[in-house]
Amino acid sequence: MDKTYDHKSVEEKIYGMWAEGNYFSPQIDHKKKPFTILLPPPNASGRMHTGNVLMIAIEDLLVRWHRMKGDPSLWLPGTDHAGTETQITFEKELKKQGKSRFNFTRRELYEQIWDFVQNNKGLIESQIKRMGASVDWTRYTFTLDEKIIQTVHNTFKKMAKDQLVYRGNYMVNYCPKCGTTYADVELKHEERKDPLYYMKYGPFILATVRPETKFGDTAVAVNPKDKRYKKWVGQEIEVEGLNGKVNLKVIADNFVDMAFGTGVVKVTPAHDKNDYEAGLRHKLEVKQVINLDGRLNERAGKYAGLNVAEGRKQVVADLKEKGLMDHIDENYLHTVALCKAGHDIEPMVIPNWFVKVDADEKSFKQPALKAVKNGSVKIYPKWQEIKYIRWMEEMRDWPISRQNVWGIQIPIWYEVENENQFYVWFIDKNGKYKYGVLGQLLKVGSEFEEIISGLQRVSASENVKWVFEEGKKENKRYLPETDTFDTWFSSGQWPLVTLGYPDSEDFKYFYPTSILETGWEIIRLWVSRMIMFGIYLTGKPPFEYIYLHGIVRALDGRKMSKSLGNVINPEEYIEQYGVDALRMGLISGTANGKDFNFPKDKVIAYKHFANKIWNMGRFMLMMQEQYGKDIPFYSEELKLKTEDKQILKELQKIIKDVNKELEKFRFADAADLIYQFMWHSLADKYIELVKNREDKDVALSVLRHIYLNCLKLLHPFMPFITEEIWSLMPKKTNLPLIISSWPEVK
RNA sequence: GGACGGUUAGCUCAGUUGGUUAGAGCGUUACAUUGACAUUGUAAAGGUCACUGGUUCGAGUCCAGUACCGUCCACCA
Repeated sequence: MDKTYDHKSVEEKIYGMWAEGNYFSPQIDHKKKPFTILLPPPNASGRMHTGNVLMIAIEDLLVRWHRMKGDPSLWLPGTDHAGTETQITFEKELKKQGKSRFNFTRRELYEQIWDFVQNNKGLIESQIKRMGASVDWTRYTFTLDEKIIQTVHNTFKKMAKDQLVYRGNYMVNYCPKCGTTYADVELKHEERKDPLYYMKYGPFILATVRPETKFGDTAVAVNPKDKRYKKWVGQEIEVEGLNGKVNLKVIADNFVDMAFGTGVVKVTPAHDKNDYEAGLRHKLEVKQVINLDGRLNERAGKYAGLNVAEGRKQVVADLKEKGLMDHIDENYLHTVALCKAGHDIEPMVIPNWFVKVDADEKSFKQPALKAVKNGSVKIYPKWQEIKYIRWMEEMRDWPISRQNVWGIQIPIWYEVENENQFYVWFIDKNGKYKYGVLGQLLKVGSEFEEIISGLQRVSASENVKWVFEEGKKENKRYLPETDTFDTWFSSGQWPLVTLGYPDSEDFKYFYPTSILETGWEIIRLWVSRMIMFGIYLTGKPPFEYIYLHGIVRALDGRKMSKSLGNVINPEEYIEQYGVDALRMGLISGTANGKDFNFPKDKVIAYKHFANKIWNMGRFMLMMQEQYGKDIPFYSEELKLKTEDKQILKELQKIIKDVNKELEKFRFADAADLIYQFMWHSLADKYIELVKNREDKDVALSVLRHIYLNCLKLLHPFMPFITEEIWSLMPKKTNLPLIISSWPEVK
């Protein structure tokens, strides 16, 4: 053995040995209860970050522990296509080449992104291996695998039959730049200073940050308790505007805050969430003034064609000129919603597919809420439970269509009866980008077949008839739905699709899984949806326990982010300290599922620890050589001294305590127990005694026995070094440590 | 605005149903060291457990309030 432990040479060799031995694939044994855990699929186009290392460390610890205990243990890996995010990344690449998504048909674009992702996927896979993850590669799943697409389509069809999905006009978060809808939970909010305009509005003055939407106003609202405006309620007022006079109704509604501005609000149901809901309550007309491309339309009169920012500037200038602007508060601080790529969100009323989460007769969400409340799904740490419960209680219908190419296409066809109900974007036979109302395009010479083959996107009106593939009739024409599912619609079915729902052997044996281990930040996006889908499709929640680890923050205590420049690259730490030390350091940092700062000190400490146990092994081999004879394997027949009995007893206690802590998800405590015992009891005290013992055979035998047991205990935490030392030590068995038996309590 | 965490040694953090001298790692100081390991050993210094009040025989731990830090959610035009 070398004088110091060299992690670099060991790590690669050992992982190869495990893989070759096929030790990661469980044997299905119907007499035994399996232990199953699914790797939360990393984004296929991304890289592994420090949080992923923690996730892998904890999951590998769990699965290695159970594997050694003899449970058929499955840890199933995979990657997620991450629809919108990946497409945004890819479009940035295109931009560098001077291209955009409008240069390609949807098929071409999909194929290009596919290749782009394939390259990245390899990187992710090699990173997972490097971290020592004992995942079963034979069951590896990618969310765009053919069988997954099938399952997701089937789920959608079943939901359609059960009337749990519907297509409808609804106010959605739309990003004109990305050209797609986002769900509420996907948005970011940013505080910003914007001018607040106080404009003259008939007999009122009202405040708004969005004067450009005034062409879509269909009412003016005040609070019903507001005495100042009581006499106007229910009346119609005449407003002098930029495009002539308009008549608007004055409504009274509680959503109006009397204290804000002047207590009068213009109501624009087409472009504001509150206004939209008020519009529903008061049956107001929805007048869209901003189109899908983010530009003002003909309702804005001479401002048509301007984008929102230009429109606002122009409208403000004209209002001032006409004397319609009372004053402007330049320092108004408010928060705005941004999309994933950081663009401003434009609330829009457009047709979308939705999951009905709480129908009267058959609720999608209620059983999932109940499952946690009644404890059939248990969340650790317990205080995180409230986040889930509150979210489930408040959850509204879930928009699942995304106007992206990269994803699983919604398996719907629209019957083309009235050609004017369709808006299409396509590349024509000469490679030219065209778009417009279908009826118009056909009139000016485009062929229907040509449009289909060069299709980029279809937008059908709300009331167009739709069918599934099998419902198509020969004598009719159809256009496909070009929207894809929200990524979480497919990853929400991860426990089902990975295990081969509905009828594979794997599914029958391994479902429901044992533990879902993930970061708490995706409780709402992912965890809640998995529980809903799991119960909906199988009647059973997909897992019994949820363990939520904290977020690894940067050394300065803030969230890691590129813009702050405080991102910790795990590769550097692996390089310098070894995977084992990094994993162990992170695990001991995450005591209670709370967020924690990257524990650099602990990583260093565990590197020292790795060297310590390495040298303990080295010491034993040296002693053995000097002793000259084979050291007998430990047995109860040995003539033990008090100190031997004592350390043996201590080992028993450690095994017991480690089990106890692991069962309670107290990983850091379990790690510390082993650390303290090996270093301070075994190395500092017992080994020193061994040095002076006359009966070396007994002492060394006891020492080796305890040491080997410690290696077992430590293996789930620090798999590489323990496996390496194990291979060098004389022992009764030839089995690698990974499949050796977990120490027993006698 | 609402909620959830946090505030314990110089630094980063444990402290799981309240119970004897409050722990770890890193750092610091002194000493040691040729049967493994300087990525070492032995020993030591260092804490009115944020603050105020309360419950209790007993509070870092429970309750109420205050201050500050972090995170999430909701958003008012």
